[in-house]
Amino acid sequence: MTASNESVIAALRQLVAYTKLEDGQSQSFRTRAYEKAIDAIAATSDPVGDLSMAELKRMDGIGDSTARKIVEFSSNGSIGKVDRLKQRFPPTMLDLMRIPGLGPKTVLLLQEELDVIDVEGLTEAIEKQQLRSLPGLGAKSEEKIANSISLLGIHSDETRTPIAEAMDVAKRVMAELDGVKGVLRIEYAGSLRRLSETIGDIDILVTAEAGSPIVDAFIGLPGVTAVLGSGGTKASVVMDDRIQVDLRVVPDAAFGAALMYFTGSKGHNIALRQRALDRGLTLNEYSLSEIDTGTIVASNTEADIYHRLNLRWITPEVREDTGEIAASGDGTLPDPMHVSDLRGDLHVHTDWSGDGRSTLREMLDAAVVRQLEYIAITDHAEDLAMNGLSRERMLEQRDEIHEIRCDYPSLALLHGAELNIGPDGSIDYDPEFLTLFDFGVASIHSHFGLPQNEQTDRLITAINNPAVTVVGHPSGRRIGTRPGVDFDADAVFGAAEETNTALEINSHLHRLDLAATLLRRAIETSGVMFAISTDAHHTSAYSNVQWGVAQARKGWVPKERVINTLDTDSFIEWIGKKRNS
DNA sequence: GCCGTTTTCGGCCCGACTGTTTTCAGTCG
Repeated sequence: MTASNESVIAALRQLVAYTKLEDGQSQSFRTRAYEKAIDAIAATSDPVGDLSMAELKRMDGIGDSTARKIVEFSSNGSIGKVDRLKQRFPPTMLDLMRIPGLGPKTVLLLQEELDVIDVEGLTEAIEKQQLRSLPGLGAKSEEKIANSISLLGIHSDETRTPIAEAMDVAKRVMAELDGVKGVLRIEYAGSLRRLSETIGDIDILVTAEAGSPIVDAFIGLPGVTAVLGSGGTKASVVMDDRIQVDLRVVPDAAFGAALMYFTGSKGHNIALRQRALDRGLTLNEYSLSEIDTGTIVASNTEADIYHRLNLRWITPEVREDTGEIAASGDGTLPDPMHVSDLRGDLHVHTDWSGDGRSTLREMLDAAVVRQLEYIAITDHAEDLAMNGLSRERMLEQRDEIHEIRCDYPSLALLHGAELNIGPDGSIDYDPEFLTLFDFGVASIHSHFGLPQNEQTDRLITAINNPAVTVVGHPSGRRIGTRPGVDFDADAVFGAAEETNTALEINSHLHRLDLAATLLRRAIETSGVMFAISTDAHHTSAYSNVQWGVAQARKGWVPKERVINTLDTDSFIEWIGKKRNS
């Protein structure tokens, strides 16, 4: 049993926390090196627990020492250095470090001076007013730390918020700030703008002539349950007792620089700032400027700043410091896809499905508004309990689609189905009935817990079925609530490529399936094609396509690898390659 | 601890806010 990437990352996070205590500082070069290694592992789909020392060291940011620790963890289930540090620093001291405002220096001070090593001890010490006797701390610190203890739950690693929920909060905050006098521009930034799957804090950027009025309005917004800090240009609050929202206000002329700074990632920013220094420039959240003279050379737009650093604008989704800067510099970063590149939608439900909410005509009318050239209606097939369509109902729907077709001359209308992949890879209906469909998307809706070899066989069996043109939301994950099925990605990519079967990039923020790491792996190691689909159950869900396209960008997917960027004739030809083979 | 068109040592991004300081240390992003 080898260690999963998640468990390796968790172990390295522990290593970081203990090393901060050992070093007595929050940002030693060692801890930064470990954190860089964590980022590298998070960005790869390689199972690092299976890699050799040499293979690990080939990864950017992993050197001899960290590679050895990963191998050690993979074989022993623990890292010796962590075990040793645990003797010196009880694990409860890590809980103290999670309290907002408490860093390694203060936590060490608490241990040395007051023998405080856990949250209970700290609470007692505060009640006895012992903290104010320590150097650098006073009555106000005591009060602040007491308040912070109540926020502990919001800052633990387990409470990252799924992107769909965080996006809702961000949109709400932005809508409310939009009405505040003096606000010029508002944008969300941070990991939300990078389309991370889960979000720690929501970052909101506002431009305005004066910061204070905006900050005041922000900390008074409905739903704000705690104010963590506020100054003239920035503030942090907790919304709905649940998620931290950070606001930053800058002058409008600094919008581009601020958006870059606030979008991150940290690693991307550090790399860019280094690149600036190499060119005699310095980059901060206000501008890119000359070191010698202070003259501003770019600040207004992100593109201006990238250009002055001899880079093409880099789409936010790929700013993870995983090679995007070098790729932008040498022109190998794919051109970012746009919603307008898509000509068709290949996964659309209607109210014929039990869970569909809009009628066929409503979905088609809205598709025309989207200026789509082709669409596949793919209601649930019969094996899906409650929501699936029987053969009789499918034939009725086929008739309706046939009748309605002439009302939509601009739209090539395909009658498809969302087929269910059974535990053995079989799908609904029978081969003869399946030939009645113009199109088939097959998805996993059950049996999520099978072992990897069975999931892999199951997917490949479905991929080999001539009725299956696209595999829908291939992993079946629901971000934050259900992990995807465990499958051998390379084997599935290979089978799909060989049979001209596309893999879906599902646009729902709850799904974003396939994951970006797998997309990037697929692009680099196979020729498999993708379909960006909305899986819309209502006309309003068509707008989710923006997230599917953003997910493709995050996975470095060029539009040449997406079948629904093809024009209608080329698309029909492409799907015919499998159906007619 | 990592890394290398100033390579095997000597560097390593930048600024806001807070509380405790009379000029700065700690924390955070």
